[in-house]
Amino acid sequence: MAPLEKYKSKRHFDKTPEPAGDQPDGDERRFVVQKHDASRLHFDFRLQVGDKLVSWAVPKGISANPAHKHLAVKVEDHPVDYQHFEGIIPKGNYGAGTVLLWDSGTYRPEDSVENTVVAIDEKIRKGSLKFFLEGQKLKGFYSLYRIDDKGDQEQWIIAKSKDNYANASRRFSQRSVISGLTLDEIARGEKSTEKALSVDKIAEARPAAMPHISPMLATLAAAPFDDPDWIFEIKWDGYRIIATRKGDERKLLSRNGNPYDEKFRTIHEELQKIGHDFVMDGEVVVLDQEGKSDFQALQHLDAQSMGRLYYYVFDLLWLNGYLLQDVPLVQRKEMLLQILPKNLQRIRYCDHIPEKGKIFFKQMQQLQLEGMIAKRAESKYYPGKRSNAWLKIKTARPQEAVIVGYTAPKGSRTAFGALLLAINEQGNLRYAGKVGTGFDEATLQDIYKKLQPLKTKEPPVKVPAKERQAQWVKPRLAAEIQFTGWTRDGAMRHPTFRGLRTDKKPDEITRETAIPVHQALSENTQPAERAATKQTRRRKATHNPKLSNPDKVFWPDENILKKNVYHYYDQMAEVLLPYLIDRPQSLLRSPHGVAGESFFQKDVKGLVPKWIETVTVESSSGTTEYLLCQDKATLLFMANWGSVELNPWNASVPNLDQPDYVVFDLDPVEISFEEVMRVAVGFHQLFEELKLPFYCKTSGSRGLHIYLPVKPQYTHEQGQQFARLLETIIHDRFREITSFERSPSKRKGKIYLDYLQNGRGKTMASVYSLRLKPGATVSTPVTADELKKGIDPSGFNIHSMQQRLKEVGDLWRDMFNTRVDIGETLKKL
DNA sequence: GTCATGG
DNA sequence: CCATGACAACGCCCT
DNA sequence: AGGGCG
Repeated sequence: MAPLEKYKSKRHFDKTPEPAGDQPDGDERRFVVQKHDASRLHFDFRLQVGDKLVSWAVPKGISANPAHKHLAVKVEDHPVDYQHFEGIIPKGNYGAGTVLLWDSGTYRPEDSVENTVVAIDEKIRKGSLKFFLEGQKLKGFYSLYRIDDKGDQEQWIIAKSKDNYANASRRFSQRSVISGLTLDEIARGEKSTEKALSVDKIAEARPAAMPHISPMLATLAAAPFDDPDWIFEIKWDGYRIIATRKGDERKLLSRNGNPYDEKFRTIHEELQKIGHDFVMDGEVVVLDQEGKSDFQALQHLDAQSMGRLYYYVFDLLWLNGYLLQDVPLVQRKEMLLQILPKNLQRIRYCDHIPEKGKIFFKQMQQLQLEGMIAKRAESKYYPGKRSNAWLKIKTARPQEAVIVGYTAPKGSRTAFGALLLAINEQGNLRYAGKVGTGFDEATLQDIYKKLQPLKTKEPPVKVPAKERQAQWVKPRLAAEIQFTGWTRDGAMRHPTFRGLRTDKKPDEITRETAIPVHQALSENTQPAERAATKQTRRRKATHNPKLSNPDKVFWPDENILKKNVYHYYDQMAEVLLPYLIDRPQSLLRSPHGVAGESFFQKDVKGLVPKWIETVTVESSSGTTEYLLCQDKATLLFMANWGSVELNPWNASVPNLDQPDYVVFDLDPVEISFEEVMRVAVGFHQLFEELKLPFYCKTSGSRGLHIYLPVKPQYTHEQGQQFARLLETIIHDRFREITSFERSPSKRKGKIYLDYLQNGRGKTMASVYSLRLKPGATVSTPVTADELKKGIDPSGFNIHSMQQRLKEVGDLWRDMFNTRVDIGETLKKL
């Protein structure tokens, strides 16, 4: 078949705007992804091989996540000039629908030796190739391999390879890379304009006047780390600048809100090229020949250094009337990248790499850059706050210090010998040593001049005796000092002067101490929230377990869905958690609801996210890692796992060998619930005699459970014997309707008193647990009075529990305040 | 329900 | 991509 | 040892 014959045969070029493919496009290795809203929405992935675009239809599109293996159906080759096509294929034509140019760029095969048309064709014929994409969205190695060449349609898989560009959480913009439009906008016939970015479609964006924003700050962290939830940027050493534009008005503001429009006029001018209203955040730097930021040159800007002045922007906080503070960071950066025109000279996008902080940090060290900034990929922007969502990790450790004096110069040195330094500690200035190196002549003079008006007689800080001769100055000027560590008396070791910090107030100069990285990684409260919850030491659960298959039917007869279970536990968490916390959970999972099969799962080793607490327990068959349900998020995680019924141990950590309640399980077989209540009232009577508290709940079915909270001082064996003893008394009083017979067939018409439910690792359905029974019943606390009056246990269910709680509250709330001493009770018998 | 695997 | 299958407890009593 | 039971 002649080249492109199949392509041409399917099309009428007088009726479709698609190119006819008569103009070969040179020898480049281009690739393109077109999003095509045809009869089925899909993506077309095309690689240029010679004078054709070898093409695959990829229903799910192309991911940055190596775990995603997406089907790619090989389709006919397209002409090279098709790579520029974006528009509408009219109805009635082949592939009718809207085409959006989703990504484009160049690629190179894995091994450059094989980088010939013939070699690539050969690999495609053989059904396997790997290549590196350099697109506007897609980056890194991808592999494409055939899995099935039977039938007329070849089935291939396209998958991201594991490399530094792999990213499980990366979400790509769905806008065109040439027009900035969405599929809908193209379909409506909109033309590419600068207004194309429809910020109003983003859920977290909200309309707002242009805000005044002070920069969000980063916390110093001790060491680099790898984490898929984080991204990493170069830490630039310059001035933190907020840039704004509204109509014709453009501003550059320092962190203290001072204007820098004049000083950085080249940048200020260039803001005009960005055709939007915006507030963006970034760092102004002067780059030296090696591309490193040169702080001193930034301070003494001259014509020469002006040419090396750049503004690295890394955040977008407001755009065209919408506040973006709450939009996830990576999305803000994506938008930032979109609004920056390609022809900027002075303003540059500060790119990041995902996940691989350690490698990135090594590169920072090799390049002798100051360090890196780690940011939580999904974090919000907190203006003016120092947050653990942003961390700075430094290769060396610069420290700012306040100048409090200087010593006289010696020999040929002019101006001064050394600067005396101080740092704020707990609100007071404290002497921090002196620095005598790192100045060039101009800086020496400049600082000297600036210090003259600040001269004072009294030293602003207490200093060692040997520095008494120094000239003191008022603590107004801040300097950046590089040093290697702290001496025992709080001075900097091997200090070098790196520049004045006119952008910082002396009050802000404090000793920076790195927080341990694990603290930041486990930190899940935001600054604002943290202030509110400072008192309560219990960890706040901000993890939000996803609910998968929300509409799966769990109770077909009642049409109760999985999401109803999830919602029930969401609502019940507060009252339920005290009965679950610290207790190993035997998970009874029922992913297919009441009709499907359930299975127990105790060991969750490696199966649950790391924020879920577990406890490792020795058992006969080795060691088992039990889940602990310590917070609402874990409860919801369990719900999503199909743990409809909750089965906590009768003991809690750390006393897993000592039960903290004894259970009396009244399990009826073919006997009326009235009789069960009668026996339970019998227990109530007995407990009154023994001065024991009475906590009873429905089982969720036809049984009742009586719990006796005990001091965790006795073994499971002793707990079980104790239960048996009391049940024997009941058995004597209700001989004709109770039984110790284990086999159900032999206890028909009786209530089984199951003391064996007391034991190590034994569980019962928790109070307030849903049960997989008709009507989605709930194991519900009841009072002795209710038992005497008579109740219908089926009335306690997923629908009625909120109302029940409103009416009677949590009847068991005092349970753990009334722990009984088994030994003392035995003496009464 | 999740994970791994194969077509 | 989709389909399919594997996998997911344990202690104790009784015979 | 294996099945039943919760």
